[in-house]
Amino acid sequence: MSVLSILKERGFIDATTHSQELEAYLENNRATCYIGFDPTASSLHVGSLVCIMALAHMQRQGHRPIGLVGGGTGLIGDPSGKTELRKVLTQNQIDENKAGIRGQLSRFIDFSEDKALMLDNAAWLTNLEYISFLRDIGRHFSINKMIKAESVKSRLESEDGLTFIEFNYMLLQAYDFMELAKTHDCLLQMGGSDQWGNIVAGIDLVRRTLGKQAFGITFPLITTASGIKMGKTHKGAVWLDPQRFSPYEYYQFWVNTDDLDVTRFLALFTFLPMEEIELVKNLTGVDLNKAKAILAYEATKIAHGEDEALKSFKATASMFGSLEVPSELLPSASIPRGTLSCGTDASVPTSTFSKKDVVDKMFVVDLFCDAGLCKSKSDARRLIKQGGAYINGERLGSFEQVVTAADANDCEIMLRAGKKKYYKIILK
RNA sequence: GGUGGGGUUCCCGAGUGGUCAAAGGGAUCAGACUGUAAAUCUGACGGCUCAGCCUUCGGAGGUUCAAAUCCUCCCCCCACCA
Repeated sequence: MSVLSILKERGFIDATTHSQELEAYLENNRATCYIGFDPTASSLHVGSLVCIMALAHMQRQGHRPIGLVGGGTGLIGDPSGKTELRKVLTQNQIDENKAGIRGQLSRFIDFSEDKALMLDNAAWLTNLEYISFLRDIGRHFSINKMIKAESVKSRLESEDGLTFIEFNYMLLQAYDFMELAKTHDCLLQMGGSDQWGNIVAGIDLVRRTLGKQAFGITFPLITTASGIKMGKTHKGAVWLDPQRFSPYEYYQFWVNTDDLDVTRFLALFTFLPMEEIELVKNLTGVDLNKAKAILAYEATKIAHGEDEALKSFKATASMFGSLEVPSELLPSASIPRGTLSCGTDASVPTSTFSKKDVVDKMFVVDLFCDAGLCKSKSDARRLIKQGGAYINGERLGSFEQVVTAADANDCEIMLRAGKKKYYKIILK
């Protein structure tokens, strides 16, 4: 089965250019393909996961992916879908972010022995000279065409307008593609559907300057069934960096997938075979939760490793009650089956406090704040007043109480805010 | 450069001297219902030593018993014209 069919079948493809030729090209070549990543943060988030998984599929089918970090373009900012000019990053920040991103990508992609590359477009963009750039590259671009690109058009029509620096983004991205085509024989660029205009511009430039046929694939913007862009939680973006977003939280994020998204997400965000995923479509109600557990387990395994996935699975069982995953459901998944002997809550966010500072001294309100479950005392008071605060499973009635010795049984206090947020306090 | 219109609490967006911590919507949070789902309903949604007090309406001053609302200067954005 060709990569293209695999990607198509799993829901990755929004559009491709030259579908016949592309199919043939991927069939007969060890292709090199690239996707650009913004170095605006030191971590990628699930918003980039579709791109990452696509690169991983490419590699699994014997092609060579390039992760291009936009150290150069990051200084400019892509106008697509953005309302604001990107803030300027220093080279230091970019270098740091680049290292972080590379580390994360290597969990999904094997960078050893030329199986994949990690490049930074700063290498060729920052030394460009304006006049020669205009003469050699700018000449190939028609303003008439550019202003018809959706990314530009929407901004021209918007209140905020579009600055010249952003208008140039397309040229730079096209230049990247040309550069990679020249130096790494990379003839396929992929990206989110908002990248269509930029990708097509690159393909044009490659043809005009190198006389080569290049290709493009775009991925759909992944929204949840309720229509929101996927990957937002109460904590903001869902990061792949375990420091910013723990594997347990990551697991929880996936467990909370909307019913209607489960099969789609299994196809996109796990490597489980499609024949097995198809069968999940028949599940409803509680049974579907088991498929969600598998989705969470597999996604966590891919991003953070099997150990973390297992820990999160067990912690979840101890918090929310254990869940028996039948052996015939998605058999390729490595999630534990049958009844689990005992759950441990080892992955629940935890911090340690000094016992003498807490017992008979600290107000419960402060404890909830210090644990990070509430962002201010007012917030904590509100939570308690509304009946959403629990200590060791018991709902708090008043926010004026102090933590007692009885709360601190075994030197552990389990805090809970609302239905899903747990936090463990260990007293020493 | 000229003229006109703007900058309001996370976002959109009302508000033109007191009744404004500021309408409405969205997002978010909690409760009920559930399946750690969705939808729905209810409530909350600046901070604090919380029936009170303090800090917010681009920034700095000023007028007034009283300002998001009036005046002055400054910063930023938009539209049209040049």
